[in-house]
Amino acid sequence: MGINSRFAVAVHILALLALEDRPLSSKYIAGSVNTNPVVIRRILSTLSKAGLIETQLGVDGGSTLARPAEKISLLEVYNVSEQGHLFALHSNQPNPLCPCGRNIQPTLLGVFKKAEAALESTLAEATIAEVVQDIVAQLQSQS
Amino acid sequence: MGINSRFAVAVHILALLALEDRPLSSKYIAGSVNTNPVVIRRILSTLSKAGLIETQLGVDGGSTLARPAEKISLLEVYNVSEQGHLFALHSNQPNPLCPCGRNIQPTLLGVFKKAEAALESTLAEATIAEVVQDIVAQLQSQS
DNA sequence: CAAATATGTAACAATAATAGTTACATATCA
DNA sequence: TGATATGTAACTATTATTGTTACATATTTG
Repeated sequence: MGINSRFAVAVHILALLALEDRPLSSKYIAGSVNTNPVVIRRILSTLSKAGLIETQLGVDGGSTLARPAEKISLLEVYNVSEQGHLFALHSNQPNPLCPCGRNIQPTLLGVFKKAEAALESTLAEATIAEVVQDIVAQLQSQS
Repeated sequence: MGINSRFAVAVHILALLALEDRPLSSKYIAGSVNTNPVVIRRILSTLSKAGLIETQLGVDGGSTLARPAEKISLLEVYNVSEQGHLFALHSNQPNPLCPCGRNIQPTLLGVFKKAEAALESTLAEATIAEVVQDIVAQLQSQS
């Protein structure tokens, strides 16, 4: 499985920044995510380089959204979080002397590309603001 | 990324069985895929349990498609090859005392489910027969 | 200026998944 | 009976992920 939890944590971080609407430190965020602050800082660093957040050093510093949550799509967050591709080709080059081995990879790449595009188009339609709305709706049903 | 090549190899195997249209041994298939026969046998075993191929022991034995290639969708192959989910939630449970931490996971699951469904619907539309057609078309442009 | 607080990143360990390999029990066919 | 196949256990090497400690550097406040 092409699984890692960085995408989930990145969405969590951005939703938390949107909800609290003030600079949050990596230590504070780590308390919500339940992990080590360095894990958070690694993700914050990539979010910052991608222009999704801004960070402020020093006392009472921390990170804030660089843009309104309505303007941050989950596809952007996904692209920052997942490097490489969802699907893998063969780990060794197939046999070039075999008609199938020689031609299977371009065919597979076409299939992979189409499937990934479909996945990404659904992520492009969702935003951090919608994630926050969903969380707020759950909170209201809990009170 | 948590990527594995089993899906690529499974499609390769099934396309090869369709192309050659005779029982192929794991050793022969391994020659085309360029890997160890045991790696192939592990995948053949799951394809067999899923009813996609039939295997014959003994001299001149090997595997054949259990159904015409037109009736084997790539989604079936994908479901056999990839267990678990494409996306992962947090590796530790988020803080239940935080409003965001308490509610982010159901929200994320909704996003993941939608994205995976989109990906899977593209795989449902493609078949092993189409993969074979694509390979044959490439072969013709090579002669 | 000095103390407190943050980030950013290097370095390392623990864990898990993947892929490759050897070995062998079992089944089938000629 | 011998040749050939599968199916699977067991082990290794490699890699990715996550968590952790440590520390240089930047910023704000008193």
